[in-house]
Amino acid sequence: MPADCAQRRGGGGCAHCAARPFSVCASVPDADLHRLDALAETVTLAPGQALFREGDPATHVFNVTSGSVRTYRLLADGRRHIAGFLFAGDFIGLDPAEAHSLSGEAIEATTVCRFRKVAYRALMAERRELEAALLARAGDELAAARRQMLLLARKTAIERVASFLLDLPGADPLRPGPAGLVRLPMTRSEMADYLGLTLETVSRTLTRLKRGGLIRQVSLTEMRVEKPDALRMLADGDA
Amino acid sequence: MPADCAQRRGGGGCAHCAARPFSVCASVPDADLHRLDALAETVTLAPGQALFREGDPATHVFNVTSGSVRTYRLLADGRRHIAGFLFAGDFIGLDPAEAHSLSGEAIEATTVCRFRKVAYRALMAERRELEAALLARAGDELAAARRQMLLLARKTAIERVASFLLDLPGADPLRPGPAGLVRLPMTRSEMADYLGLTLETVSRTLTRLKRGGLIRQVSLTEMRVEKPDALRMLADGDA
DNA sequence: CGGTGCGTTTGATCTGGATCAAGGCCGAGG
DNA sequence: CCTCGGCCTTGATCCAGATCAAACGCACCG
Repeated sequence: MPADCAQRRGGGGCAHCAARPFSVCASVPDADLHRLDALAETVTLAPGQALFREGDPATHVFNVTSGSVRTYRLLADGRRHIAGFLFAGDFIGLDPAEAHSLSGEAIEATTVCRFRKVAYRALMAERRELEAALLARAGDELAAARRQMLLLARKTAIERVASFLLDLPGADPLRPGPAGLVRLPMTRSEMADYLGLTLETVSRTLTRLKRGGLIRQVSLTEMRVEKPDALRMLADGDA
Repeated sequence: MPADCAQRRGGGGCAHCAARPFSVCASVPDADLHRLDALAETVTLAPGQALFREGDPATHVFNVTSGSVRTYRLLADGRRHIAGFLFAGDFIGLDPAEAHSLSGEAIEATTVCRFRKVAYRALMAERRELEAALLARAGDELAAARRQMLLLARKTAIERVASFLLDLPGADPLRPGPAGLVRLPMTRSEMADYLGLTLETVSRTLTRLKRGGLIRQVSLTEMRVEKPDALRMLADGDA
């Protein structure tokens, strides 16, 4: 099996897609799902495998259907900034630019659903609710970007880590799965490059939060939020 | 004259709008300009005057037509993050949320062009090129937000200030006005809150750039970029 | 003109988080 | 079962930028 594993799908994939309720595809009514299905390709990624690279022509848009993806940029001397972590339901491709401004790689075993950009645009021109959904997504992403800029510009290390734990899917009690259980598939170094810190500071800060009883380490890659309110106060700087 | 000065416009304002070539309105063909005109209100702001406040219902979208605006958020203990500086041609209102997540204030004497959100949406539904232009804007703004996050997460003070000077309108030789002449209507403290630094560090860093001959102070609020290439290298971390 | 009040610059000192440096833990592979 | 290679934690030290503290410049105004 080749490393880069993309396949046209069998029929009806979208109807059974576990990520659809969270994704932009939710705005496509069931009756029209076959239109999406006709365009969709499923891509399977091994841990560490690249989905696209900075500078590549941006020929596709993506929906993450399982696993997780990191997007990042590098400075010339190797400093890395992780722009975001993407999980099931997240959409990549709002940027209308011709070339990717970020690289994207799987963190763990991951599947994404891929559409040719031109075909997706054509569908969008026809199904206006899809365009509206995308504009709404763009607004949400912009709001998230602003929160992250506030974090990076003005929050302390402990406030950053607290914010991060609360932003990850799983921290809020609404989602499926045991409430307050946060999965951390990324390394300390990746968290650091996302939060504008070093891996040592991230590690020390998590230790501080554990010692304070705000979180508990459940396993190597899972934390339980023990005091969500206290963590929220910390995250928001309501000292 | 009341402090909050908004007026329905006389006819034909949009046709003569100096900011139109730079703004989303550029995508509305001349023949349809009367539609915009019918919706537009002009607002005049004194220095420091608020345009909207965090938490206010977001009833309008705006286009800056002259002057400059700062948008910002505060943490509970007073730490401020300036999300952006907006100049002629810039659009506010991509965020589809019902309430403003930022406050916006004039930095200097400023005029903005205001549309009721519901009316603007209605126009958008009709004139699809306006929606497309807005989606493109959203993409651009997202790309800019990512660059700013990289700056905040991983760049040094001098790299941040260099990036800032180059991002301001006027730094690039394409724009009207003398090439390389950058207007800085905002205070050092505002630059600091935008760049994640303190005002002292901004001041010292500007002094360093002056001493290095990369920029020259033309007046209290104007800098001339003397070595744009060297400044660009600094800004991009191509050490 | 001589205050007076911002905003800016510059200097001295401090500190949160970076950097440098060991070990520790654990899963994979021999 | 041991060893190897990642990743993580913890400790010691360092330093870029924060904080504290004066002046300085300049527009505004009585």
